[in-house]
Amino acid sequence: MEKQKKPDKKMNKPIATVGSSTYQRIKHDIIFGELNPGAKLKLEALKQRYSASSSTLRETLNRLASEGFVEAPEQRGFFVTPVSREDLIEITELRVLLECHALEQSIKNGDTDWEGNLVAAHHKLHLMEQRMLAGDHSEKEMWKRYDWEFHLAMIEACNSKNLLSLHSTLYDKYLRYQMLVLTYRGEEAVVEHKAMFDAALARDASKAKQLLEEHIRNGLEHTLAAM
Amino acid sequence: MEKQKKPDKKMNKPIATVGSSTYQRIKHDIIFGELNPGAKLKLEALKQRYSASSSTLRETLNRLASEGFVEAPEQRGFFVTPVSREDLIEITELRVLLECHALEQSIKNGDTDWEGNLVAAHHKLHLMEQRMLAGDHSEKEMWKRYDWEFHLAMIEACNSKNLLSLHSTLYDKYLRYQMLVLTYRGEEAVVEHKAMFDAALARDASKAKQLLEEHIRNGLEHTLAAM
DNA sequence: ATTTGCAATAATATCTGATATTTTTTGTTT
DNA sequence: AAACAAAAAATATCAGATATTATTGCAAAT
Repeated sequence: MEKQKKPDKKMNKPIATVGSSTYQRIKHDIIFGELNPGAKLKLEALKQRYSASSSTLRETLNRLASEGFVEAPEQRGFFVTPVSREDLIEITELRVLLECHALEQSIKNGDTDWEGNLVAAHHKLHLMEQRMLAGDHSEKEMWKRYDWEFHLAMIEACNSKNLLSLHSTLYDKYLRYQMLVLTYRGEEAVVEHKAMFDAALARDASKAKQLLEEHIRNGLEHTLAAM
Repeated sequence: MEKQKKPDKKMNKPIATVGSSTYQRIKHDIIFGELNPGAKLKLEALKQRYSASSSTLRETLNRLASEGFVEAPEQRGFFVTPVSREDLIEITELRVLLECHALEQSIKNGDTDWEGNLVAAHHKLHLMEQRMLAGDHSEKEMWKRYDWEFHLAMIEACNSKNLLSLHSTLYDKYLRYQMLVLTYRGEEAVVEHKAMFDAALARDASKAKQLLEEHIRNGLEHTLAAM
């Protein structure tokens, strides 16, 4: 018999520590361009802005550095990682490679739960897309979340924590470029999402992969054009 | 008396900060099993062992956590990331995916310098392999270095910093499992290395990829069997 | 005997402030 | 404009202090 988890009074505690909330806030600010690419991150300034001590901030910045959102040249402090066309292209290529592979596995392994989640995620994304098309650009953040949740739902059954984790950072890096250019790709993306969704549900892995690759590459072109 | 430094204008300074050297040492100790999988990493103990302050150590551990060598459950300190068969399999699959892709690109883009480096790297690896076959297992570290340098030399011309950096972490994770089982695969690996080397120099990308995939998968079988 | 409750202990997360070094800036001189 | 030294700013590192949380030990209750 498996050891039952103690159903004791201790509930899940979503209480964030200063460290983890600072981490999220800085990462968010980098991704959404509130901290500009290349900007110097001076400890004093950050202490003010995020009301955290330098110890905590240095821990956070080290973490972000190892994920690639921050650069930390020895002895010279911290900088927001700069952006470049080459970097965007590299990120995109990696995303194609990893996300397509994950999608294939996911379609192979996905069970009913996976399908259910995917349907829900697509539905929510679709609603949001209608609002964006209707001109309501007020909720970048929400749109971003739903797009992410949809892409995640597609690959979630790939059965590899390592893959999902790599993909997640990659997606965030891509997202920063997306947020940088601020433009919404519109109808095309809607159509592509729907097509991928259908292919995935139909368990047509090779078609789904192909659509996903095009979708990601189209996004790249769109972003490059706007840079 | 190495205290005094040449006040040369622009000299490379390979002088490690406490932070970076601690980082390297702990990472090394995890990879080479001197810190066991799952082990609790108590600050007090680490302070002793690495003679660094808790601030510095926490920075280091955060970095290692974000790379996946350390786990850091909120409010409960740090642990060496445990090992498992599933994890090893995931790591291997990812390595196949990334390294094969990188190899293909590298063969496509590699110039004369790349070839030169590759020849040199294979030569050094080969020498070391002869000594290993002859029974000299005293230099695990060196063998590891040469194997790494060979694999790196093959993919170095892939033209993607992001890819190389992901691959490097992945390789280190694989290496930990390798070091864990302590056995040397021997002649087979030597032959495989040579075959890959030849295919790469002959610019036969698809053959090289296939050989590399087999090479990595054979390594996995070997390690799994010994676990 | 196992579970429950709670005090005692250990360990963590966070902050402050100090110091030695290094980088960057500034101002002067050639 | 280049070179350079002095001054200022910022970093890396450390040693505590404190509040909070996790873990352990053990007695009481089931």
